[in-house]
Amino acid sequence: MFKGQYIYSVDAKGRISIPAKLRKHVSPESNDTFIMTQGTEKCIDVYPLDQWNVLESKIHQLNLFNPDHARFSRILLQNAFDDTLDSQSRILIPQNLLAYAGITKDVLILGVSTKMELWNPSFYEIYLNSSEESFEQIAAKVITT
Amino acid sequence: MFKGQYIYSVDAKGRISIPAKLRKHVSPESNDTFIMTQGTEKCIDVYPLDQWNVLESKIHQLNLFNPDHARFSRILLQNAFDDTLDSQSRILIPQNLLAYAGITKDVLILGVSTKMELWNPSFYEIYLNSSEESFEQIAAKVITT
DNA sequence: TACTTTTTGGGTGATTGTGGGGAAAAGTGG
DNA sequence: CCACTTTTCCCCACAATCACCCAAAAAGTA
Repeated sequence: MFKGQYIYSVDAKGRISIPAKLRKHVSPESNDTFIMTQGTEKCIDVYPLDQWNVLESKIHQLNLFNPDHARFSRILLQNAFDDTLDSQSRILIPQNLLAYAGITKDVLILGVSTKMELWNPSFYEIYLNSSEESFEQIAAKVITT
Repeated sequence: MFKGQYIYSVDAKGRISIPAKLRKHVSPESNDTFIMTQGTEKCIDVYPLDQWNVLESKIHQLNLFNPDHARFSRILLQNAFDDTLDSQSRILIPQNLLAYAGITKDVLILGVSTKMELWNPSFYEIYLNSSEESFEQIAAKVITT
């Protein structure tokens, strides 16, 4: 389970180091491979390979002659991009994803359960302040047991 | 599983390079052979041989005395065209398919699960904006588990 | 403080995408 | 059947990008 927040930087080539603390939680069968794609918020989602495969097996069963299925597959897959760690434990982020998330130099890396998220730090600040409900109110709704 | 989007160009002879990242996901038994045909949208579908064979076996089971089955088979097959990669990893696209998809110079190559799609970039833009439903709504319908 | 681990920066050779020339093959008309 | 044109295929070459390696700076640890 990924957790924690880390302020890192993107270098001139668009590379980002994966924090050592997060790396420790990646299962070995992922083979240092990560799939990144556009998040539902203005951020980049990064899945280790084993987590991505769960999603991929569902997509594989769809019927691409069904218009809804095809549209879903196109949108989900069009911005998906995979890469493996280099010898310095970095991955390359495509320019279009960096542009989507508004990331230029500084990047906020969040560990969120089964995936990681890459944010422009000031966008995340705005996101945190954007809800009218308090953490307590949301927590009460979400955790019911 | 094919994924990602790539902006490439068609040269004067009607050839298109298959992106290296997509090539990596083509199974060896396809022998560098691809079958392209008219897509259900205004684009060109490109199947590696092994995936085409899956589709072909489905077509084989159709009843050609059923008018719908016959029409589907005719349209899909009349524009089907196969080619193998040349030494520069390119395939030749027939002029009638390029015309159908409105592709002249720039081409958007989409990895969509078991196949690839070739789009006129501006047509794809229109397609994305043509749905009244949001991605979340479609996703909820498609992924039910 | 000395040492290890982690993060960041950059250089270089290999791969990839694009364009085009020329030989072989196929089609066309006499 | 033969010249001629057109198309198809194979090869070479260039430019841009990417993958890989080396190394320094920074941070954490004993």
